[in-house]
Amino acid sequence: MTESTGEGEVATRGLLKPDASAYHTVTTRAQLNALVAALRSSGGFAFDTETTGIDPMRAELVGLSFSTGGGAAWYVPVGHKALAGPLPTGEGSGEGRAQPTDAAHSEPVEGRPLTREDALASLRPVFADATIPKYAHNANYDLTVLAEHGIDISNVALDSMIAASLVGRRAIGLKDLALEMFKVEMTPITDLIGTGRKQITMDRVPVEAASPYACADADFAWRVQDRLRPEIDRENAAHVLNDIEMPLLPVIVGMQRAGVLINRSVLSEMSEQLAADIAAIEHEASGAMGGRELNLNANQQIAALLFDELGVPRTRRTKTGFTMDANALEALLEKEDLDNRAYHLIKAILKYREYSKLKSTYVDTLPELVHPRTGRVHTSFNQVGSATGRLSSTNPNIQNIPVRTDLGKRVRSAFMADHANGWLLLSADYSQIELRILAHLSQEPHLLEAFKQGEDIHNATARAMYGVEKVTPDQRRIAKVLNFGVIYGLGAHGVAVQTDLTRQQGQQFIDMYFGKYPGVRDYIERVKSEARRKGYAETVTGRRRRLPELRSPNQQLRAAGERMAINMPVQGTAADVIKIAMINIDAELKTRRLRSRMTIQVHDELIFEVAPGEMDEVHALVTTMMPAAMSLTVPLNVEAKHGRTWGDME
DNA sequence: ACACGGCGC
DNA sequence: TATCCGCGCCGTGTA
Repeated sequence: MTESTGEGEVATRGLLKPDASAYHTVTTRAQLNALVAALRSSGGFAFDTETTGIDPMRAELVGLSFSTGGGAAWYVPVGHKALAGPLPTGEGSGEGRAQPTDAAHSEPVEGRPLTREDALASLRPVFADATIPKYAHNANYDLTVLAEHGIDISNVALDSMIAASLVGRRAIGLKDLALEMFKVEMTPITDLIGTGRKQITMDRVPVEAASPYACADADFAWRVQDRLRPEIDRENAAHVLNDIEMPLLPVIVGMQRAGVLINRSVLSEMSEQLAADIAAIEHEASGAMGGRELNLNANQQIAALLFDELGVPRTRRTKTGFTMDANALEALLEKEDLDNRAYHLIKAILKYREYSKLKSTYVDTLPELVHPRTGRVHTSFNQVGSATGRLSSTNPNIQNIPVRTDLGKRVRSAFMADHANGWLLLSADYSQIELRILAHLSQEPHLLEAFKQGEDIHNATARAMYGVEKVTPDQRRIAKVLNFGVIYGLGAHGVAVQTDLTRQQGQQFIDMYFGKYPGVRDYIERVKSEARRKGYAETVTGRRRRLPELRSPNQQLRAAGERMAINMPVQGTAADVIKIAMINIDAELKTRRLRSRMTIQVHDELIFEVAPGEMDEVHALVTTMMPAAMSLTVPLNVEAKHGRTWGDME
């Protein structure tokens, strides 16, 4: 037995296993009543769900587990498929939701068997009770599943996955944390459901096997959150956790569940057109090379063709060869003595990439993600995905839908409001939020003044840098590169690449920039040294990002760390601002009993689906509450537009 | 699994 | 000596 073994753990091979002796399966009314009473008097409980899949919008609920601490846990099976004989079902519980036979349980059954509806009906008020704090690991998943099964949850006080990421832990899975904190090796789910083609769903796992697994999840969800509390205090993470991330969690769940309507006919039309265009481009490329079969996706092959056969000058190196990215290829097109075949091949590759990227990533994929029941696309927002505090989005990534090209805008126009029923989309975005935050953080007088006067910031920067009243488009362009470059920890080379200037000229512009904006220069130096001293960079709200690389002996690693240190407070504070706005707006929409709902967040932009007749009120509410989310020394400005689709708004 | 290229902010 | 600006996700090819 290891020293650290507490109650509820048994030793095996140096590591520990959860001790199932305090785990219970709830199969009778009496046991359920006892569980509900225990949860009510607990002062807080951890819970977890077992389901049939990883997509919470499509997963079927199989069971729920609970723990109130002390190593005790309960499993309430509500959706295991019968393994033997016909079984009772609850009214409306439908097919395949029967309970297992009594023989499947290790505990004696008293009274009539519980149905799913019995169980959920008893648990519903406990989940809804805002006076009882709840704990879960990755609560986004469980909240979504349970909401889809008619159970709303109030007062999720701590999500141990979110908390673990806020305190700077790298491994934030429940099983990782159990191992690191308690030296307990939890059973992987694949021990129950298998892997690959033979994998089964949890509803096919016998209750007696699922129960200890599920109980361990709840048990350790409780223990881990308990162990995280001192870390949260030590890392000063309580404010961000309690006042931003936890209140945001149900808002995000609401957005995911709301989803967004997709106009499939726009996409299928585009798909056919793109297929024809792509075939034509492939034909052209092949024709330029004397009818040879080419795979325009295979950069290695194309590179060999261009550089070795056609004598095209080699481009910038990558780890594995020479870059074939669009920037480099476009530069090659400018070469005087470029082989004619190479010219046509490069042209074809660039077009091919644009079209095939659009087709495979968006046009053909989005319709596959439409939910069969809701008819909408339900993206997942990851609250702990990024190092700076930004949200990320998957399935689909709704935060990188094209916007610049005409074809990209057509993809956006496939995202629409339910306008057949009078709904509209409203989009509101913070203008120049990161530069405003830079102004606030640096207190650079010229930047502050420009924003207070409501000036075009890139114009203002160009005027300051060049000492002119009238700014040329080229001067503004360079000022813009520098303004954004500062946020990313710019270097002379980066500026040169972006502006087609030489490195020397790039450095001159940087010197000019810092000469006019000494407050920014001082701020950057301050952030770097402070982050190095403390070991982390932080936002206005105290959100931290650990940066051990700032003390690395490796100059390159250190420089990369410095760029992260510069970027984190700016990008992270912007993330804080919009998260606070989301929480406040969601609450206000509910208070006013509006039907309109937030559906999408794209870093500095919020999109709402607005109910018939609510546009004026929601517009006013959003454009008031977004700027008010955080009080800075510069005003936050929000621009809003609306329309039937995301691609067609004014 | 990894590298690359490419889309967003 | 070459350096190549932050944060993401995804599809493809190459192992």
